[in-house]
Amino acid sequence: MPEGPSIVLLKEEVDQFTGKQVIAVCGNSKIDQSRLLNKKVIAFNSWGKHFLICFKGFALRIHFLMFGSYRINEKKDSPIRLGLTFKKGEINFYACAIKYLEGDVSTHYDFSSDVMNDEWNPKNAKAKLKAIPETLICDALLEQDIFSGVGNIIKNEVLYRVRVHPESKVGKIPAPKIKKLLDETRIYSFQFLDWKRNYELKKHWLAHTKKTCLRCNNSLIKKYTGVKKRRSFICENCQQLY
DNA sequence: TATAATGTTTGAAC
DNA sequence: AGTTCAAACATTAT
Repeated sequence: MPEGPSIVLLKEEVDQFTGKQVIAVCGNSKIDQSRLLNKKVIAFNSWGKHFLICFKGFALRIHFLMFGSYRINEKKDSPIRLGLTFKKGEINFYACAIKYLEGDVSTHYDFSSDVMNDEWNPKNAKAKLKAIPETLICDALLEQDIFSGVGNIIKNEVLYRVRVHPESKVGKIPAPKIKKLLDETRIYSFQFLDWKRNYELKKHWLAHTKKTCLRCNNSLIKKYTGVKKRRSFICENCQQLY
């Protein structure tokens, strides 16, 4: 479920509840559920993969991790982690991590690192990359403080598109290539959003889960790369190792 | 049916 | 004190 664009879609789906009052709360979440009762949702927000429900003076942070899910105005056949009922409709969350954030969400997040946010600032990301020259780019792209919202799919697709080997050291990648990579991260994330919206995301994968390179027809190598050991799909012919 | 997968936090071990 | 690592959590498609 995760990756930033999916959270943007969730925000769109729950927009119908903006300004509405929570009239019932349920679920197996250990948070203080009574705190939410009769509270009005001020706004839905997000930072990377964090989904934020803002109330007066605090917010609820929901992280879907690997397997989390949700249903709007319906239930699925598994235990509800947290369910919010409104006068007209409901939101149900499953298998996610939930916690309260006190005060305004802006005090908790730097939105300029969120690749889906209007405030996204590639210059900040560039500076953060400069500070970690020894880090492999496959790890750097998954760093949420640098590229909030980027997950393993976006990582693989971006690296394939800009022809950079996942195991390249950040400090060795030429500046123009870094620029391209920053640009493509933003571009692909929004393509991801469009494609996901139309249920055709997988159709557009060029590298992720693929077996052959569509550019040179070589076999793609599947390898668990970097400190994070997430799988990468690599064309050793087309992707430059720096 | 076993396995792997769009992820992160925690706490022990080094 | 830093890092490294396994474990934990949890669901679903292949």
